[in-house]
Amino acid sequence: MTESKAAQAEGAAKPRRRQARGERRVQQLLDAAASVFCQNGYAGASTNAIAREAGVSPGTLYQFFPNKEAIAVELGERLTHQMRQAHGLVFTVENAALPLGEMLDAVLDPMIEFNCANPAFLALINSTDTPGPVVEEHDALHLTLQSRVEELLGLRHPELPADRRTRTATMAFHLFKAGLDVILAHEGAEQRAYITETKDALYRYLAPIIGTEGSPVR
Amino acid sequence: MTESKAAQAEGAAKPRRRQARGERRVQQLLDAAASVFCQNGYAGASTNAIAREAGVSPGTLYQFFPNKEAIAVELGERLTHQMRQAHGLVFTVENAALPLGEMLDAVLDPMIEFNCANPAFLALINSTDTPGPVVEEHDALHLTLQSRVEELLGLRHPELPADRRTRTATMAFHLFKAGLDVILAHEGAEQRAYITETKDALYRYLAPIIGTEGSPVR
DNA sequence: GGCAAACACGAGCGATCACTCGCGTTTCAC
DNA sequence: GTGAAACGCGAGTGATCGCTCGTGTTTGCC
Repeated sequence: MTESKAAQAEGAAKPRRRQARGERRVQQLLDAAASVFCQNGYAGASTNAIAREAGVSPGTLYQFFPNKEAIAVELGERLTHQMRQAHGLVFTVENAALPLGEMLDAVLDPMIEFNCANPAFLALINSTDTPGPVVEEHDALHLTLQSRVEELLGLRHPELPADRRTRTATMAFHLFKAGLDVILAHEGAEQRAYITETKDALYRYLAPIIGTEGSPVR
Repeated sequence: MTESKAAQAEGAAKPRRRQARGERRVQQLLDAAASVFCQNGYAGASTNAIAREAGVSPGTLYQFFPNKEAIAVELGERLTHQMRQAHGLVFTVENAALPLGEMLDAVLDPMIEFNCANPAFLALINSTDTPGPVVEEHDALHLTLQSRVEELLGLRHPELPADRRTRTATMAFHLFKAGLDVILAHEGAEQRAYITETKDALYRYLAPIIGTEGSPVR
């Protein structure tokens, strides 16, 4: 779905026609990889284990991926792509105008939901041995997210010096990631409690800097 | 220094007499291991690379450690031991009675300093492939630290329900760890700025819960 | 000085793992 | 229907890595 056109755009390098069965296999393999990466990290995940988890032979796996790294890269790309779509819907001018508490709900809830549904995302980027390209892919996402947060801070508090704004955004981002880790480590009622706890922490961190009121302008 | 007595206490299992040269080698090897673990994580660190970094042959390494895991375990033990000593000096009744801002300085500064001086500590426990015993060792430290924080919360706000207290301590702990990661990722003036930023975040998170005033009692 | 034990070396062994290759099966365009 | 290409298999290959072993050197004790 993502690269049926993209592959043809790259053109010459990929003279590979893929059948519906193949697309299904790729998805199976990526799902299996996500599961194994979650359990053992990137280095700890053997390609044979991924193939076994997907219910295919090692040879079949290499029918669709040139090497182990490509699996992580493709998985990373799909996850970051989904993440970008999600955050595009979230950093809107309407949300920027909301009161702080509601803004945090509007921005954070989709992020939390995504990471709960795709724990492989955090597992991959928290792992130290993830391949370079995946890290760079995520760094790029991180940068756009951070600049979105900075824009948002700028809208709500234009007088804030640029360096303070960058620091605040960085800090808020990492505070949220810490909250996410705690949230993912719990379930049920506990998990819900830590979700509100995370929002509280961010609210209290941001309130003195950008205020709690939503702006009616724009 | 740590186990010259402890080894004799365990007794029968260790009929090994160590010379001064040997102790020096062990320290060299642990330093080298810390450095390599920082760069590549546990799984990515080959024993040959550790030996090379220490300037000795692979065989020499195995003169002092039965296997790769033992290196990480010994390193982890030494680091957690130092950490325990540091935090014993930090969670005192006097500090508990301080105003919130000063209390955070008193408790956090030594922790930050330790982790800046020993980045291998965070690297090891953030790595997904760290051996079980090291993780358990750290979990134990984590638990005692967390209960110290809970005691401290209890002293300052006795009416706080137990589950709220646990959640607050957990959250504060992870917020601090997030701050630590950001702090370690910077240096110089930037690093100092993120130190105060981390303290601010914790101050604002804790102030509504336990108040900002120090208690004159006790 | 002499001897036993600790220290040091580095080539190499066995296991693991990413990846291949030859061959058989399914799918699809014509 | 038929041929070409995609799909599928799993034993095997080469490289890496944890670890050993035979041998030689240094240290400390009598």
